[in-house]
Amino acid sequence: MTADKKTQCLEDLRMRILTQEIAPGSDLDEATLCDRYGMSRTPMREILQRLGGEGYVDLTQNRGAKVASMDLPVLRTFFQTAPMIYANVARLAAENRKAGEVAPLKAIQERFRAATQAGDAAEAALQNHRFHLAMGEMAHNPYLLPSLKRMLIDHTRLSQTFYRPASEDEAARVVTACAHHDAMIEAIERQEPGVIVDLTIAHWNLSRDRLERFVSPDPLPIDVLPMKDREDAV
Amino acid sequence: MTADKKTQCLEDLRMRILTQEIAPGSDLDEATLCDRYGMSRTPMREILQRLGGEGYVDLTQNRGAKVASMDLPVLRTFFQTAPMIYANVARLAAENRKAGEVAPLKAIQERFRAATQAGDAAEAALQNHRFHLAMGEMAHNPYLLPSLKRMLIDHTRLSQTFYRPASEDEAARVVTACAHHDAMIEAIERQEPGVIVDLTIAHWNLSRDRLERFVSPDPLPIDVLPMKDREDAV
DNA sequence: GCAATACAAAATGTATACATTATGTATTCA
DNA sequence: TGAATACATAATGTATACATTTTGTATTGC
Repeated sequence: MTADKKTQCLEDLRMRILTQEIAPGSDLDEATLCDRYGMSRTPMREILQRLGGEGYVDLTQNRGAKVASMDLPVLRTFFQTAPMIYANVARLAAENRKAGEVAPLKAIQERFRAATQAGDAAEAALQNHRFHLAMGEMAHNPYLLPSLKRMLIDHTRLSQTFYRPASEDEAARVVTACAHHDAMIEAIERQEPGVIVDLTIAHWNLSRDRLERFVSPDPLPIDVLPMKDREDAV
Repeated sequence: MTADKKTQCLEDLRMRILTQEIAPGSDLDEATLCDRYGMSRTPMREILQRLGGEGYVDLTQNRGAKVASMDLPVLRTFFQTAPMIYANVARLAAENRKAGEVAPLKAIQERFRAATQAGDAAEAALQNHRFHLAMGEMAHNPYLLPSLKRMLIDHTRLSQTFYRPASEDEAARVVTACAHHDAMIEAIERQEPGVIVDLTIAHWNLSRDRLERFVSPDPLPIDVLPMKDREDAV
């Protein structure tokens, strides 16, 4: 069916961008894509428009679509912002999750585990993406979700390197990350916001160094957003 | 020119939704809009698609566009999330603002002040929207901006009531809000993140009660997201 | 030989005709 | 009379032709 074909195309393009099969900064030619996915320009343009809104691609007037780039100044703010968004989304997921939402999360986690064990970095990164996106949806907060989705795009693109461990220590980190996911599921199931916030911070710290090193060989001193402890405010 | 007409139409629709000239939940008929704005369906559909991505309208397969509704369960998360997003965006704006960005902010603030003094609630809400959006752009953080924009949609729609004061006390609050903006500009200009965070919290608290009362006559006990004071993490 | 301009080719943007899906109404059958 | 189905109508989705804008190339003038 036509609507399904469009959804599939959209999902496929997202996936190819997330795995860097289509590199950051690449030009996306309408005609080529139409040919590849067997549809006319009108629905394809809608898809590109939508990918633009989600932050997967950059659109410029009369100059087509480019896959969103990952330049250093922007990525610096990524490391600044990620823990705040992730921690708060996780907390809300534990608080607001519905009963039927835990099983699908477990299913994703199984696929994630399988991919890490098979050493399939792209698939692991994708399933990790789906895992955190599912958690984001369990938070039931439409205001935070857009930022989470935006972060996960770059996080997933960066994390390819994390799932391609180059040493014993790095391999162990992947195993720990997988265990974190299991513990997160349990914390969500039991609705323990405090637990999942701690887990999320640990999860973030586990991969942060590796990701940063990928961004710049000389690690920058990143001062992450400190949020003052205000009773009246946040 | 054609591109400009599209931009104007997009901006006009945003405005009409923000001022509730088009009510939450309203159906948007393509043909009617095409007629009104003098363009064909193709660019109009792109506009609706874009408004959908931004959270102004909800799109459903084969069933057109509806202006995003403002239901109570969702608005509860609005009050939960707003201070966190606002405070962090403000902090980043003070830290990352560029020199040339302060003047435009001042210009918006003048229009805001004029609208409040003229008692034009819709215009005041719109200029307040533009003010906080401009601050958001000064934060130079593409990850937080989507959530800020999403919040500002509902905030602006709710805030109409705030700028239509029904008592001396409420009128005084509007004056205070205006003074807050002035102080924020100064804090941004001087790059004082601590100051602007305090101001932002005060600014939020000033309008919160009034907005909440508009949402539900019986004010709910809102427990705002507390962010633990972690050295290692956030 | 270099720069600037004019032209051609390719790509993006728009309008419209056609296809498909949803919806409301009327008719038929129990 | 009520429910269900078939049909008509309206609205959304897609394909394509046409318009506009950009960009690369070649030619001309200095």
